[in-house]
Amino acid sequence: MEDVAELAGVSAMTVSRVLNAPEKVRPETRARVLAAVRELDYRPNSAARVLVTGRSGVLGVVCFDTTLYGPASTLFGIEQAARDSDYLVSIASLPALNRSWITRGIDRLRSQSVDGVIVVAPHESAAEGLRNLPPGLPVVDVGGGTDLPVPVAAVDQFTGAARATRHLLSLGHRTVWHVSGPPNWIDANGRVDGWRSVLEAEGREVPEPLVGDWTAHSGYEIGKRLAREPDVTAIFVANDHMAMGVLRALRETGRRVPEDVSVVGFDDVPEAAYFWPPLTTVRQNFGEVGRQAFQLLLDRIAGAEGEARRMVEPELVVRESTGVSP
Amino acid sequence: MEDVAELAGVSAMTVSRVLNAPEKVRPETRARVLAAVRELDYRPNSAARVLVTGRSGVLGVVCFDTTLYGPASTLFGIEQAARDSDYLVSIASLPALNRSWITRGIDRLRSQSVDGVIVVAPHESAAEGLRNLPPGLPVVDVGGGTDLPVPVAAVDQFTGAARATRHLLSLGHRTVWHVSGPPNWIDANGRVDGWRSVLEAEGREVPEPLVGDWTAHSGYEIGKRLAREPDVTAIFVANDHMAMGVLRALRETGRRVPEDVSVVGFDDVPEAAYFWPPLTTVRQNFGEVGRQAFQLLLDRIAGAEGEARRMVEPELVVRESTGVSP
DNA sequence: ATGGGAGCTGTTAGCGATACCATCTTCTGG
DNA sequence: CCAGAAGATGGTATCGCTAACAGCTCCCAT
Repeated sequence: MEDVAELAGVSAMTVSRVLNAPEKVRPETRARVLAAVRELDYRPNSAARVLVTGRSGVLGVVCFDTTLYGPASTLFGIEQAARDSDYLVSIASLPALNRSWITRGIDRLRSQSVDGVIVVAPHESAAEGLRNLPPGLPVVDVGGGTDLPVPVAAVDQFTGAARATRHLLSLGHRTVWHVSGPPNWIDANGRVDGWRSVLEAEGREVPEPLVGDWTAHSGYEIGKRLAREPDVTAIFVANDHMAMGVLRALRETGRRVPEDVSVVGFDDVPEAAYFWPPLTTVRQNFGEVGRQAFQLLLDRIAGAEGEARRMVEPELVVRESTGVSP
Repeated sequence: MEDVAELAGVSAMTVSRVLNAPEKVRPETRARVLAAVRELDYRPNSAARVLVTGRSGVLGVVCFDTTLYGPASTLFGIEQAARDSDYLVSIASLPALNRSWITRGIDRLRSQSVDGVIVVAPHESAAEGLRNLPPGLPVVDVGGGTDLPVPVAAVDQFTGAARATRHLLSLGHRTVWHVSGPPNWIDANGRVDGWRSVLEAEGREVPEPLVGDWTAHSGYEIGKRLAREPDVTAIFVANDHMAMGVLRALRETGRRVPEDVSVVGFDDVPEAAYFWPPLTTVRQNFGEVGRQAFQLLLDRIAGAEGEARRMVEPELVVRESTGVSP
């Protein structure tokens, strides 16, 4: 920086100003400095800047399994929003979803002086990890959970599940079975609640949900059990991959979809339209969730206080697994 | 840090040593210092440390679309390896895959003083972006490309494609059609080469590859065309999602898999075993690639020089799409 | 003319850590 | 018992940058 200053015939301070508050420098001086910057290919040292300003331009993301479609898409949305605002994203992935690892993940990021942290860990245990946060560190949660002491951005799982369930009932089914996600996952719980609430409101029987683990494999195993029950005619599955397993189990057992059984999934993964049959599902706009979370974090970094909840509306996408072929 | 030193009755220098070279401090002094550290919940300021040491404990990953299964899995592998070695990962995702954006991504990371960069951009244009690297910045590439001036970790696409093709020929097919990935993607090219080389070695006709874009949609469109050709009896598809589209197109056209047509995919996404029929495919160990890439980068950071190439062997997983049902 | 404000640039003092060298103990062996 | 090495600790300078204030120039209103 000293060299740049010398080459431009100004002081280091002026160089600093050109880079941080260009309007405070006379245009011709600014031009000289910028020329020198280019000439010497000078790049400011962010460590030094962080040291003195306390702000790093880096935000941290704590997440669990970034190979799952949902978290990966959310992360991607966050990253894009961050890029547009000249933020960089550091990620801390967790070997397991529980309070202690989440706390450690946040600590790891904090030790790198991130300006804020977004937690993408849609599990009840995440809530625990968000109770005793280091003061002064802005944190935003993605996915929800009740009574979190931090702002939240999430897809409205309850509404999505309710829409899926109502859609199935509207087709004339007596009731709707549910293949749920693993216990204590926020999303899984929300979908169970939305499904149950519609059935109860309509005075329908509420079958016991069958618990899967998000994988196609678990969907297949559960599907085989459901396929044996002749009165199962409508199934709401908590994600598309499990729905894929369910579809295959039904087919193997000779139950036709949608003629004998209607199936709805959740997520709308890009392949859902090419399942056999194409899957009716609930689309989640993960990119939007990521963007909202980033915006909430920016607000927090800027000093905003208080509760904040950004709910993104999911959308029912009707395909052949709940209707007749076109 | 001053406070910790005072509380422990030592100098700041000793506190620093306790944290960085504990063996150089007498055990009792060390214990006093550590007690003080805990008492005050002291955390070293990484910015200050970076400023003086020049090393940050952060590595950068430049990547394109982290919602694709391959890149997401690789990123995950890198992150896990990094966590085990107390590195943090910063990501710079690119809005488009070309030379200029890759250069910009690397710059963005470099300005944050990362210790090294892993580029996950399996596209020919990535090679361009790796030609004129800033000197002194360790860079490792994932996915390959020819004659890169940096170390590379990758799955051996050629071998994987060759195995898939040989498997299909071994079933008695006259030749094998290929649905490829988009032009200029390294992986896509490698698979085309492996496929073509086996056909040529065996003296078989080499049909023109049909070019897709990795999506199930493109697989479906191409599959419809292939399904109309009666002499198409074996198809090697460059990834599982496109294979899913192909399967559906074949079924819609009344061609049975595997009785009329055999299909092999590539990737072994977790759902592949639940396609209809279950998909024979080539499994890539993305986690291992991530780990190898990280190791290469560590070596480079430690000063290792010269060429380095770590090829990970893919594995053919035979399922019903190329065999009779069990 | 001239006081004073606006606008631009420079000077100085850290930010929080470690490198390097100096100093002070504590051993070890003859 | 002492020289000298080895081990433990401290003092000081410095990494590259910006906050805060000081100083200078120029112009305008009185």
